[in-house]
Amino acid sequence: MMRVTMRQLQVFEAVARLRSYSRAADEIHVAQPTVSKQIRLLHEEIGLPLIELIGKKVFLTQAGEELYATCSAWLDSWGRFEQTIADLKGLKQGRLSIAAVTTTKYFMPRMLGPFCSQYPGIDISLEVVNRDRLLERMAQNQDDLYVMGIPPEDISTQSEPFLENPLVVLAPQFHPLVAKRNIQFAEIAHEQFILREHGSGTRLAVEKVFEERGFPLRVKMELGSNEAIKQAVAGGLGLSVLSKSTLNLDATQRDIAILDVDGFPIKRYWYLVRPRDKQLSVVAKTFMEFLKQHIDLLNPYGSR
Amino acid sequence: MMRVTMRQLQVFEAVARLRSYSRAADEIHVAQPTVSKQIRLLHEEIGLPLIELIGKKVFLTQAGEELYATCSAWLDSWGRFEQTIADLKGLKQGRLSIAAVTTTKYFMPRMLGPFCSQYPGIDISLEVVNRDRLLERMAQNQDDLYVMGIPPEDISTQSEPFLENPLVVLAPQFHPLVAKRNIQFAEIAHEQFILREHGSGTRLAVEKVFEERGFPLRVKMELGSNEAIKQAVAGGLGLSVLSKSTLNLDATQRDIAILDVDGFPIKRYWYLVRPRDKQLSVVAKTFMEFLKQHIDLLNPYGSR
DNA sequence: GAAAACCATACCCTTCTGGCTATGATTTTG
DNA sequence: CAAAATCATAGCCAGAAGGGTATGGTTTTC
Repeated sequence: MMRVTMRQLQVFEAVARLRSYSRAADEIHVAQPTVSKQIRLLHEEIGLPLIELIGKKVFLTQAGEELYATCSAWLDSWGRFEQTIADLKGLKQGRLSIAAVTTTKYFMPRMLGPFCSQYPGIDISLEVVNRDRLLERMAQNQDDLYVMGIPPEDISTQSEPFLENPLVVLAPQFHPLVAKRNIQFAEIAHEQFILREHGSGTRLAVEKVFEERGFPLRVKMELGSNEAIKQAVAGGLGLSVLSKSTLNLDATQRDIAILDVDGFPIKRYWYLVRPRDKQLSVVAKTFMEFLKQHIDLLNPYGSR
Repeated sequence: MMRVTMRQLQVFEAVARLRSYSRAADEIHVAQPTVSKQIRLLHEEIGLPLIELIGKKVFLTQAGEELYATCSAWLDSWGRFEQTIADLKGLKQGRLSIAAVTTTKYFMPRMLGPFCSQYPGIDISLEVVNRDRLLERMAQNQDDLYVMGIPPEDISTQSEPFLENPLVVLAPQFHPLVAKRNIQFAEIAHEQFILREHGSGTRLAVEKVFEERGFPLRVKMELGSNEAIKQAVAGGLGLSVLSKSTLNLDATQRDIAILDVDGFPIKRYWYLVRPRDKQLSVVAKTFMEFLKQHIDLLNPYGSR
């Protein structure tokens, strides 16, 4: 590439447009000889005259016309680029890509809603995937933020809790313990449980509690879906422990109930996770701020 | 405009394309830290990160994608521009605009033909206009070259003769002098003449000769067209003096003849004229060279 | 014809660019 | 786990780039 500088093109464009060196100099706020010099340099660099002075009138040669067209187009597209950048900075535009584990689908949409309406120019994509898929996406840096219940140990990530995620004991509506308060842990320990598969965050937490209390965990059934588990519980197949998020909050669940067991709800949190050295986009930063400010309003459990 | 340099964009483009700093450094033939620095400068200038390094992998942020698109397009259009310039220099492309006085229409086309075929990429425009119109065009710098019989006195032009332009005396085919050789000037001086209007170059030259010889010029008829004059001469209305160019060379003119008068043909030339400080385009220069080299072949009078 | 406008040239100066080497931290690879 | 690859940082330097003033020659304008 020739050693042409942007400044030279900018000066040339002004001269070509205004058909005058001195007016161009005025417009750019430099002295007239500076303009002369830039044009001369440009002309030497390109190897063809670009401008003709007949009398004192400025004419463009054919090469000059070509260059004028080229750099007008360039200035134009650079202008659009600058505008885009300004928009990105000003949040008038942008994309926010979030990947979240399946269970979050019960509340994430409601948290995104207000953010959407506050920044209508921002496109949001929420990928709801299982934990493994999410870790894959994170490894490939496919999203801005990740939401999960148990942040990876991996030191190459950083995470912070942003929302409570209590685990509650679920029983069928007509289970004998439903009406009882302050149920002892031992009272449910011998029950059959329906739980998510090994490796699931919830399962992990339940196993830990049983171990701490010194009871064996009797898993009658492993199901891959929270909805299926709720159906199973409702059908009287056993008890379960699930994130409270999975319960429909508005339409009170009619066929299953939460047991008031000692040690429950297990206090857990939802975490915002991101690669350690990933510098967040302005949009992502803003979203995190937004969450912190609105969490009280949004926190369905209100107990912050 | 931000203080972004082309070099920075070039480096960025390479990094974005190759997804690697060190490979980009190789491609551009600089050390790797140089690339790091350029990217850092760009990033500081724009105010948003453009590149993300997750592990050692290069990812583009949204702003980075925008910039990549922008400067890819730019490099592309600059490449086309450079190609155009190269073509112009190499005469693979270009425009040659010539304005010439009316009489040249008898020979200019034949001179342009061979040039056209040698440089097929060059578009040629030949404007055939009267002298006044031609001077106007010259004042407005509308063409590359101008052809006329009498270059303007104006010092702001330069001109050079390139082709003979003999003025000959024409008589009707059956005029008594047609057969005679070495006719004395006095023998035709009393004849009636049919000439172009005042201000025409030919008219000027004729008047001058008559004055030098001390004879009054008797103009019977003024006509604005060479063709009309030839018709008038053929019709026996009088003699005339015209550029030999106006006679059809191939189909020998049957109804008018050239008289072999003392002092004729008046030696005149066709001139290539251009504004003094106009720098000729490569195409125009080449055309002038071409004319000089081919003039012997082209010169219909062969008497160079 | 005088004044004003316009561009070119010469010369000088400051700042910024682009580039290098050396070195260190981290990641990836073998 | 050691070696290789990859990028960041720091510090240094030469030269390019950008800009200014002074001045002079033309052209245009009044």
